[in-house]
Amino acid sequence: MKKSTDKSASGVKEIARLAKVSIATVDRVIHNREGVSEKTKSKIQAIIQKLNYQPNVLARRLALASRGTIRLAVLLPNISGETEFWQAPLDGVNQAENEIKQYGIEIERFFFDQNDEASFDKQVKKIIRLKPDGILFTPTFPEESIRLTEDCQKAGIPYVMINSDIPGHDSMCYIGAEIFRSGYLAGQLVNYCIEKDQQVLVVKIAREIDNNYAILRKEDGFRAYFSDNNIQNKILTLDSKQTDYAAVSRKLDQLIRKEKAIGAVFVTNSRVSVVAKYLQKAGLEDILLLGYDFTKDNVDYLKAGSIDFLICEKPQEQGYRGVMTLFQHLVYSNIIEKNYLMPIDIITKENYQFYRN
Amino acid sequence: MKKSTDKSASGVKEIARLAKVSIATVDRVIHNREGVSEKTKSKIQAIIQKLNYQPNVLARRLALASRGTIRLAVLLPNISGETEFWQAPLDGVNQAENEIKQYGIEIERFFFDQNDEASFDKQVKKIIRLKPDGILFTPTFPEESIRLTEDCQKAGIPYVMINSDIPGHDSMCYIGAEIFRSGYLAGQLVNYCIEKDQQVLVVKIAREIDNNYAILRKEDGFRAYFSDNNIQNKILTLDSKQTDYAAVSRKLDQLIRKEKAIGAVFVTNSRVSVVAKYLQKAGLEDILLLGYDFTKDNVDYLKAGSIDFLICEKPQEQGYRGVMTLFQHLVYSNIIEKNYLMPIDIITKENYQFYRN
DNA sequence: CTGAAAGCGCTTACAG
DNA sequence: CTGAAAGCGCTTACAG
Repeated sequence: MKKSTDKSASGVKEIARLAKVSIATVDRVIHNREGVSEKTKSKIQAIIQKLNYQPNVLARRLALASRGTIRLAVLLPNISGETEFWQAPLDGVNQAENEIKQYGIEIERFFFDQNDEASFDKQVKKIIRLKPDGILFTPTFPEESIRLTEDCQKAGIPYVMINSDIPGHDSMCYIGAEIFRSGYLAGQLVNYCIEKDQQVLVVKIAREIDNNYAILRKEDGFRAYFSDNNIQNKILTLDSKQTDYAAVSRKLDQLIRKEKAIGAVFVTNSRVSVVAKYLQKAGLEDILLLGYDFTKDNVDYLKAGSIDFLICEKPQEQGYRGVMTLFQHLVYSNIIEKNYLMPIDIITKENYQFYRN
Repeated sequence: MKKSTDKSASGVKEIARLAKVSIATVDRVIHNREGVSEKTKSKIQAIIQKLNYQPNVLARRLALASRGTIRLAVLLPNISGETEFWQAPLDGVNQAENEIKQYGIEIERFFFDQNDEASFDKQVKKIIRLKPDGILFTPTFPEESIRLTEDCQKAGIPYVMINSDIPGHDSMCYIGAEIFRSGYLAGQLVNYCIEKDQQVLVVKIAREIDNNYAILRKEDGFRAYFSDNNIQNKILTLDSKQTDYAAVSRKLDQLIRKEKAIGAVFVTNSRVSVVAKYLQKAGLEDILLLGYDFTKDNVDYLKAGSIDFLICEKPQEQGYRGVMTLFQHLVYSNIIEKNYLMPIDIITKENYQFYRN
């Protein structure tokens, strides 16, 4: 390794030397702090310009690291069998924490029950009381979520939402996919794979379908693809507020006996494995099946061939990126991008092995 | 922000205090350096264990930063109209450089002509003479590449290969896709979209087809999908060593007049836009067309609907990750993973807007 | 075999 | 409005 030669040619020290001031004054100018005469200020600024000075991030962090701790709050659904999906964003949060905990960041995690609005509310209250320096959450319940964002605004606490945003609400930052478009993409895939005379079935499985914005938007997108492109296949719907296999399979069985020529089934969330199980048992694996998320169950059925396509929006990266966004905003005053739209990935039996969530 | 309370509870200073030695001695033990008595050594090690000491990466880098410069060499094809693809890995290299140049990393770039083995050789010689601390390259010409890796091995210079690896050669590190599998995936997509009685056409466009391992492997993978799954569609081949539109379109026109019922065309590299142009002009857009890489031309035809699927392996990330791998190895002695297999992404008209290379 | 000291580039509390 | 000094946690050249 060659020795570097231009040691003196940069840094606050050099700027101070050239401006004939102390480094403290240079620091004041760099950070736009009060109490520097216009004259010295502009002299220093000129030198900074000329040297194209870039602060050494390392040194800055090191100097700040031990001053105080930045505390972030993370609010996500708890992870049970049915909501294994949420493990991925949490993994992303953990990964980010590992990378930045050296810099004095502490993350406190809060969990709520997706089927229980009150539990969300309760956790929100806890977080407000904690007064964290930043908040990462997913707005499963819009009303409470809006209230939370308003509280944040008032208290000047930055927040980031992941996985879905709040419809019609102007939020500070959303990291996730454009869910309407992901439904639209599903429409395209189905259209590639079915015959003109076949029917298409949209299945929605969730305790609270009507309040679940994401599920509804995906169906909208899906249907929009068909109408925008003048595709004539008939689209049927099946809703199930019971999410267990017994209930879902009963309903599916009824419908499929009645309707002939169903060419494709689109499940609007990660419950697609339940439908896969049914189709497999019923020997209906010719039917094209697609749905959401890279969960273990889903991938198993993908491997087995019952699921054809999984649409996936990098949930782990969402969690990771959400924490990092807050971190960089709080530590380096980086501006928070309003929307960071994740790619909408298509996973099949032949590329799942290489997928990174 | 709350003040951290356990300032003294970690760090070399604390270890030194507990062991009743100086921090220099602690440092010696941490880095396994000579010249510490067994007794002090084990005492210090015990304390490190007990405290679960993790060195502060920031401070370490800062202390080392200005000592010396690490020089990396990057060898990639030059970027012309036909090889616009290579802009992406280069962008990744630039991005990485921006992130780490603060830490005293210098990157020197070398370019060769993909159609000229001698130019590759010449640049390799230049690099060897330079004696860099690490090398990133793509092994377009296997023989010269093997020689390069052997030179590196002898000189103890770590290297990383991106985009494709050297067939049958045990290399230090490959960052890229498993190209056989990407051809296999193309086979799956085609099979979803064509009818039983249609034919499939594989098009290979490159100056040096027979020496181009990647192109051949993709076709192998594609054909393997059909034979593994007992799919009977006939597969035709069209090779063109002339890569310009006039030549390719002439050949395509001849073949397509002769053969009926071609349902899909698979182009084994980024030249798919040339085929798209022909199909568009000939009014043959019903034919399913798929190929490789997220280049401007390709995306334009994807938007227009002439290309149906693009397979893409994050070339920018390959360049980025390649540099970062060398950096982390050289600075933190991180072990280099032998293979980092990139995801194989499927891009369509409906998700390209969100894709990140 | 061991330690005291200077330095990496920045930030901040304090003094004036 | 400005500066001298101490400190972040680590590394290294030097002295003993």
